[in-house]
Amino acid sequence: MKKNKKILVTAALPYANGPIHLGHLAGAYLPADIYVRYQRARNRDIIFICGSDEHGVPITIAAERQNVTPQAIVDKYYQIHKDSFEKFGIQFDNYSRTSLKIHHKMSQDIFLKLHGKGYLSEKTTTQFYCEHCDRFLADRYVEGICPFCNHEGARGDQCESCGRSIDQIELIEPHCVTCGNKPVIRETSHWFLNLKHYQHQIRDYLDKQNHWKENVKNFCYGWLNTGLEDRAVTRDLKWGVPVPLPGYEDKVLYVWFDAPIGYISSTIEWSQKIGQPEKWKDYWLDKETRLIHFIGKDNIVFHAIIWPLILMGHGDYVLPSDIPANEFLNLEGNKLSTSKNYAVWLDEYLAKFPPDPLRYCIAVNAPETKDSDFSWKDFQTRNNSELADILGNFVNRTLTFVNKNFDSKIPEAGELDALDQKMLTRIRKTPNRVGNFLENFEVRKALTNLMDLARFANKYFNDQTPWSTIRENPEKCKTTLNICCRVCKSLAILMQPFLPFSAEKLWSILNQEGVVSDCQWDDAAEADFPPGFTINSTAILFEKIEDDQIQPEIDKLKNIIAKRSTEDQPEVSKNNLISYDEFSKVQLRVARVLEAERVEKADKLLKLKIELGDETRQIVAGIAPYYQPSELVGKLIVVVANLEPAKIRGIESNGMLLAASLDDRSRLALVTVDSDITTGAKIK
RNA sequence: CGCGGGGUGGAGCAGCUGGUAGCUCGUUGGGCUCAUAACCCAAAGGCCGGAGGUUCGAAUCCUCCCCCCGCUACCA
Repeated sequence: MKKNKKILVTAALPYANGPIHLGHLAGAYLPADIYVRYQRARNRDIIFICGSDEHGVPITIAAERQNVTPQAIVDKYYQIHKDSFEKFGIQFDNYSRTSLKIHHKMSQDIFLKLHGKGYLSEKTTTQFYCEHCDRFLADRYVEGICPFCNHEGARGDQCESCGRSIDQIELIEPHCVTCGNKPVIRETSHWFLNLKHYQHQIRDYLDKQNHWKENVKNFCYGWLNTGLEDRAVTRDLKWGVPVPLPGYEDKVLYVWFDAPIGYISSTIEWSQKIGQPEKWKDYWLDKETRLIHFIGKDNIVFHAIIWPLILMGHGDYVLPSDIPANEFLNLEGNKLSTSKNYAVWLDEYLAKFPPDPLRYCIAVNAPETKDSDFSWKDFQTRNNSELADILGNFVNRTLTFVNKNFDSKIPEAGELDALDQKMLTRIRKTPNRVGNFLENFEVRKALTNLMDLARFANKYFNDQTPWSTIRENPEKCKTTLNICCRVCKSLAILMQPFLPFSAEKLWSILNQEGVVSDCQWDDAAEADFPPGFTINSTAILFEKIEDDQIQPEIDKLKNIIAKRSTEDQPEVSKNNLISYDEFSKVQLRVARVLEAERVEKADKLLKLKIELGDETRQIVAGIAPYYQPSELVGKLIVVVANLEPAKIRGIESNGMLLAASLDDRSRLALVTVDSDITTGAKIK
């Protein structure tokens, strides 16, 4: 890349309704921070922009549940996020928020511009409207009886009981979540982004991004190939950026539309803060700027398809030049879940451990090409056997040696032997090697190369046996230690993007002026000291982490998993007794399978035609993973004959077959009868 | 079913523009003693999910299949 280009780095705006967890860090913030710190050390013109995303329905719901204003919710999390990032060493140039005026204005301007240029079109849809609350109900604001499973309290987007997604209009006995009244169906109009019409423009743009990661491009092409649908950019809601059009006073911009605009408004806020209010234009209006969005893979569609189209539609701004989206980080083999509290929260982590071991662990195991896993055991091992034993211990053995044997003065080098030369060459080559990987967003490889320098240095120390040469050949010993000290200084500079806190600590032990983060990357290649330079006394760079420190964390996560699986089956575990009357309501009968076939687009469902006495019925059963359709035909099974009919995937099901299964569903066996009895026979 | 990602020594991964399989951790044996019981050396351990095919030659390219994960979906 051209060295003089301006670089504008953004990290996905975190949603202000919950704390930051490991997945967020691994996906976006940490790789972005490492990249930016590195580029700063290279003296590039770079800014790092972020902020919190503070609009949208989930925030209004959280506010109502807690009986506070949405503003109070976002204020709280804005502060938590900001603090956590700071303590974790994520150095944004600006951390803004989308509830600011400046952002509202910017979003409205862009909306109007797109509106004026024909990128938006108005469409009318039907939605529930609560006359009591005087507002349209977003999907999650309306509850009712699930049309599929009759579960009460299903929400307008999805039924928690059967898991199916619901069109809110389909809910039986719908009621407004806030006031309980029955809503009416009303027409409402919204503006849609004409994605369908402009998809060729997007494809052309994507075709040019040859340097993007393959997973990002593939993902986008997948979307394009199935065809894009227009997306609503406005919503019937009060919390958000008001739609700047007459007749739309009670509507706001859909949160996904205004959120990425936050990158621009945050940059504007930054330039105002530094007293150069026009400075933001140097980045956003210069087509040569490299605009780099660090995001998680869940955000690819917005940043690689929709957002570029918004920018193209507007016309003035630079388009994203890189979107190094990461995959997901799992936790102890399971998916992270904010709603189920299955996560390691950054603020909680920071209350117990220092930032750098986590930065290291996540960076060295970053989900760059595929999902990766974080486990506390691995965290401990990486900290103890890598950070402490290899990096920390090398620094410690070197500096302790100098303190004890050379009165804390770095000795001067004499004649160099082959090994010394080799070590020096290594020092010279490592900065560029590490740097090149970082330029390509390959954080793992970069970090591995840094650690290799420390590994090599340990070998060098061993092979030169300074503890012997101090007596037998003091000159040689001095040379060895001089070079080892240079390794330490070099390490401090190279560590800085990854392990900023430890890097500064080492920097001050080495008695260097200022902070390492002001240091030039290339200085790591020489890293020499003036003659007679004195260092400070040493301190441990990385403390070991003991079993009893991580065990509570492991147990905590295990408990959440255990709890989750018992909660899934509350009725069964209650062990309640029922009366005979209750039992007799259930009509169990013998039936014979006449036909069986798979249900299209459903991996678990089979459609069965069964003979039940005189009648023939159709039922749908979720047993496809366990039985082939062909092996079922002719089998005698037991069905619940008086279960009310249900539509499953649009297919009528009149009854339910019985089957035994293990809790984890690893096995399932049909209930059948012992001898060939007439179908329709009752089971009592 | 559809889309996407993946299956490589005990664990976690690299290699995948083809040419006798590599890294880190762990294990075993040895060395050293300056150092956070750290460091260094050596060894054991993989027929690279399965079956075909292309090729002088494939973990690496093509085809089919199996399995895992995510999205989608899903009444035991």
